[in-house]
Formats: sequence, structure tokens, C-alpha cells
Amino acid sequence: MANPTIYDVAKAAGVGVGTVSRVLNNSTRVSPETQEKVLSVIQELGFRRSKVARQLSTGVQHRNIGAMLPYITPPSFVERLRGMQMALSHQDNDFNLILYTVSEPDRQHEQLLTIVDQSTVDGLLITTLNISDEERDLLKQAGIPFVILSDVFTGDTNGISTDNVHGGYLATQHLLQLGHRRVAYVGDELTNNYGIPTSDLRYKGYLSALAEYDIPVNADYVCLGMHGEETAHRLTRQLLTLPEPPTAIFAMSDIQAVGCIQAVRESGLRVPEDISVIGFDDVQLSRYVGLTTVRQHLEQSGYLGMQMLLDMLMTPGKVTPRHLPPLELVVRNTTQQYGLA
Amino acid sequence: MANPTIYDVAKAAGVGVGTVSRVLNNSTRVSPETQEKVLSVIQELGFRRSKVARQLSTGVQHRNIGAMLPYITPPSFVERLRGMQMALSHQDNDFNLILYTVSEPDRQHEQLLTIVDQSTVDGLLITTLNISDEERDLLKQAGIPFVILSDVFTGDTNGISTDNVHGGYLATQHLLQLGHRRVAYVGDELTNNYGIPTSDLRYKGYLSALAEYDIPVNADYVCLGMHGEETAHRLTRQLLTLPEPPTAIFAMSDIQAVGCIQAVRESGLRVPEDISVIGFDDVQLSRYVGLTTVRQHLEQSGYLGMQMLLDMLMTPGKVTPRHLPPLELVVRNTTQQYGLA
DNA sequence: TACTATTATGGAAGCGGTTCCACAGGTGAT
DNA sequence: ATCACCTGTGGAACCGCTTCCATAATAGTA
Repeated sequence: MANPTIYDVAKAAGVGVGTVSRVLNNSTRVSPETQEKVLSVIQELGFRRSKVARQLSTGVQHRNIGAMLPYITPPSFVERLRGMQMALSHQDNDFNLILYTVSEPDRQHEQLLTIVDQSTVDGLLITTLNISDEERDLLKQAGIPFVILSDVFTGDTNGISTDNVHGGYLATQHLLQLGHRRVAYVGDELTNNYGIPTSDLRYKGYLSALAEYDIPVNADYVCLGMHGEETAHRLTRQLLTLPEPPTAIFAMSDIQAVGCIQAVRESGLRVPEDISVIGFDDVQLSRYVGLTTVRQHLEQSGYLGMQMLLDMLMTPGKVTPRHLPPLELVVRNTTQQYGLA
Repeated sequence: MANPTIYDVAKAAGVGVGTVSRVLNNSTRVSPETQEKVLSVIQELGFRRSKVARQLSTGVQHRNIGAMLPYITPPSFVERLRGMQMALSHQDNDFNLILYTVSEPDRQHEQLLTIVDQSTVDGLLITTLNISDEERDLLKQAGIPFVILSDVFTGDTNGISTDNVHGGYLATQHLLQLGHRRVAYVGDELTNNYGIPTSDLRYKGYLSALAEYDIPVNADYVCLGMHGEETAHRLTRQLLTLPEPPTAIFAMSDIQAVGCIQAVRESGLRVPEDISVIGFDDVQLSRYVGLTTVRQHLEQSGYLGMQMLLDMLMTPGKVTPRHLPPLELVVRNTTQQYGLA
């Protein structure tokens, strides 16, 4: 039998459905023999009670919040996730947090459709993913409130965004203020697979800082590749072989910055004495390694996003907008005045 | 009205439930006027259709897997989580992954009860939490298969465990082999709040290695405190003020090892020239900072655990046991021969 | 012995949707 | 005028469980 129900069990055991249900909830007064028999039939038929039917009939309220992220590899997503989790546990209404990792950009739409179709979640938190107008409408239609944690300022009232251009500017300006003039940019392809323009935005900030200091852009100093430490490592090695290598590097993420630092050290140079390196994000790791970086309050963005979503779920229509603290330069030990060494 | 149903909507709109349902599924042939009216009533009543009722009647299979973890702060949990996620996405049956963070040890039992009561999940992955026999029975009774990723070898067939004693031995032995004789242990309280004896076990390994080399245990060299980088930092400072400070430190986790290294460097000493430091776990961070450590294949343990659970869910009764590769010493740049500097 | 509690059990009703079937009313072809 | 065929709609049946009520059988009490 495909999926036996309690009726099947009841029939096979020669008892009524009520009795089977009582056995299942190992509740009041069922005679030992009956219980025995029912249990054995359950075993035999491989019966498993339906979660939904049970929930419907008991009337449990059982709300799910979905968190969609591109992938959980980079620490920045983990930090946001942690923030979400915290916000959730601070209000102790029991929402479940369901994790959706969009492993491939192409599947994003499909995943979203499934979520809506099967009405899996009551609310959705979308992190750093491009979401089309069509998809927005889909969610609205289905009555699923959502909050977007974005890398671009979207003007959405239901969103929290980071000003990446400004962040890129801050990082670069810091290096320029220290007297560096040969400043490289190491980042992702300007628009990656997911259509997330984070690198592009931070790069724009880099450009505007250079412009402010009247420094022409040197194409050799702009190194793009896949996200990750290894790529950054490789790109940095290339930078160092230039006839006139940079004296400072702005890496668009802390992870990449770490890759840069390793490459610099491996080639016998010192950080920050010979080359300054600044990252972006301020993930946990950065504190550990003493990396100078731009803090974007990742954990807090997850926290606030979740709070907004909870608002929307608890009292539909009313959302208190939340704001992230401004980006912040965090100076540690990987940048230093030019020419000091 | 507390929770309006489609019947309420139907009555208020003066139509039949079928029509309301059709509107909700914006489906075939409903006259524009009717649709309009129904939608406005829905709006007015604040109607939201029940997820469960819908699922029951459409018969969607909608399976959830829960992952219970102590907290998501330490990277080691994140790595396991990533492994789980990967295993899940490799088989594309659509299971949802629900995250349960046990924020306080006391609440663990309560959370487990809720999960069982509300039959939220179809399977459970329990990471590094002590689970009582009573709780095991509870899950068995409820027919919820579970897999335990444990720090202790439990003999469970449905578990994956790490041999922490051996790991502690490996780490310490490595330092001893390098000629160190004054070797400190920096770790958590031997049994922490959650009743997880990880520190205790690794400490036992430490002891057995010392015994093998006939080195008496120096109580001053055993420093315990709360998990985390800061505590390790503080403990290490204390170690360095000893009349005869250690020449090598075994920190029970990579995070703590990083704290140790910072403290050493801040006090003007070098790692590994003056003091060797070895960690435990081999989280991502460790590769970045070049930490010598004991690799315990965290990501893979999450991966294998999830595979086992999926086995149990797909074909009840049949579980292919999975085994973790043995613990592995990973030598990087934070340990060195004693006296070489 | 007659009457009341108590215990074990069967089964109908209900949870809130979806879907199928029946049917009314209108259209167009014969 | 008759018939076949759409279109829009109402409502019963159903999804698989829990729970309450009714009832039979047994035990306890005066």
C-alpha cells in the first residue's frame, strides 16, 4: 500500500480509528492487548501519520520563515544568518527558520515558485539576491510578506540596504589619506552569476575616491575574478610582478583581503610595512587576523531584517522601518602610512 | 473575526466556497465582477488561507528536516551546517532544512518536545548536544528518525562521532615530538553548560600524550574558561607571566588558538619561533591564518550525517553506515622545533 | 440483586482548504 | 423551435488526522 492511513491501520487491526489515534498519542486507556496489536500493524504496514492532517485537526499554528541566500560559504552570509536567528529567538513566538540556499542562480526562480506553490513559508527574507518585479508580484499575490537585504539601494520600504559605493569610497580614501598613490582593486567580476553588482558598486566607490585625489585609473591595478581567497591570492601575485606594483590593495571582501595578504607575505614582502591591504565587511575572521576593513554590520542587518519581517507578520500593514548604522572604517594592523617602512 | 476561513469569505461575498477557492488560485473562469468582489472581501476580512489545510487537500508532500545545534556562533557549527546543506542539495528531493538553535541548555528539552508535539519535522539531525535516553525514546516513539553528530563515541548506529581523545593526543604528541616539554592546555571548562564534554576528552588525550613521554602534569599549564577567543587571550596572558612559561600551547579549538597567538604576539614574543601553538578543528579560518591544527572534517561530518538521515527517511530501516576519515594532523606555520629560534 | 461508576472502544464531526460534478442561463447552429 | 455546447457558479465530498460523544462491558457499591 502506498501510503497507509489510520483507516487502513484500523481496518487491519480490527479496531476503530479512534483507537488507533489513541495509540499513536500514547494516551489514555487503551488495553495493553489492543495497543500491542495496533502497534504491530503499524509496524507491518509501515504506517507514518501525516504531519499536515495532524496539524490541521489539532489546529496548531506553525509558522515558517524562509531565509533565501545565495550560498552559505562566505562568512558574510553566516553573520547575517546569525543575526536573523538572534532576532527570532529574542521574540519567543515559535517561528521556524527554513534555510534556502540558492545553489545555482538559474534555479532561484524555480525555488521561489515552489515555495509559493506549496505555501511553505509565511514570510521570506531574501538576502543579496536579485529579485525581479515579476517575482515580487508573485509574492505579493500569494500574500507572503518579504524583506530584502540588498546590496543596492532599492527604495523598497521593506528592505535594508548597504551603501556599497560609499563603502568602496571609504576604503579607498583611507589608503589615499595614508599617502598611497598606487592603489589596486581586487574584486569579483563586476556582475557575478547571481546578477549581484556588489563588486561593481564598491568599484565605483574606488573610482570616485581616486577621482577626488586626481589619480588616473591604472587598468593593471584592477583585478577581477571569482569570489574567494584563492583567486585573490592569484591576482595579487600577478599584481606583484608588475614593473610598478601597487603599494596598497583594496580587496572587496575580507576573505579576498586575506588571500591578498598571504600572497604578499609569500613573495617576501610585509603587510603593512611594504604593502597595505584593506578589506570590506568586517566579518569575525577580520578581528582575529587584525585586518583593516570597512564594517557593514552584517549581523545587525540580519537582525533588523528579521525584526521587520516579524512586524509584518504580527501586525500586517504596519512596519516600523529600521536603519542600519552607517558604514564604518575599522583600522587595524594591515594598513599604514606610505613610505614609513 | 479571529481567523476567517473561505466559508466566511464566501458568505460575506455572497458566493460559494468553490468560487472563492478559484479566485485564490487565480484560475479558470471567474467573472471579473465576482473576482473583484471576492478580492475586496478577502482584503476587508484580512483573510489568509491556511497553509496546512491547503497542503492536506492538495496532498503535497512537504518534508522537513531539522538541524539542532547549540548555537551558530562558533565556525565549527557553521561548517557542519554547510555540509548538511550540501548533502541536501545533492539529492534533489525537496526537503526543507529547519534550523533550531538551542540558545539555552535548559530549553533544549522543551524545544524537543515542541518539535515532537507539533510534528514539525520528519527527521532530525542533532549536533553536539547531549540527548538523554528519555529524549531518544521520545523521538523513537514519535517515529522521527534522527542522527547524532557527537563528540563522544556513543555506539549508536545512527550517529557519527569524532574521537576527541585521540585528537587531543595527536595535537599534544606533535608538540612533544618537536621537543617541547612545557606544553600548556587551553580549553573550555571540562564540561560546559550543555553538558558537552569535548574539552574533557581532548584534555584526556593531552594527558595520555604527556604520560607517554613521562612528563608530569603541571597544573599551572592547564587553563580553562569559557569558549571563545577573548578568554583564550586572557588565559594565555596569564600563562606568559608564569616564572617558567610554556614553550607550546595546545588550544582545544582553532578559535581559541587564534586568541592565544594574539596574546603571545602582543607580549612581544613570536609564533612559532618563541612559542608554538596548535589548535583543533581545522575550520576555514585556520587555513587563512596558517594555523597548525587537527583536522576533524567538520563539513564532511554534516554531509555524512545528512546522508544517513536521508537514507532513513527514504528507505526506513535501511541505513548505510558512513564513516568519517580519521583525524589528521595539519601542520602549518604556528608550530616549530623547540629551541630552533 | 439492582443500580451506578468506570473503562475500553467505535465512529461521526470537524479542521480549512481543493476539486469535481451538477446545473442554470446564455449562444449559436440546424 | 430544438438541441448541443459553453461559461460561471454552488456545494458536496474528500484529504488524514483528532476528539468528543455514545455505547457496551465490566467492576464496584448498597
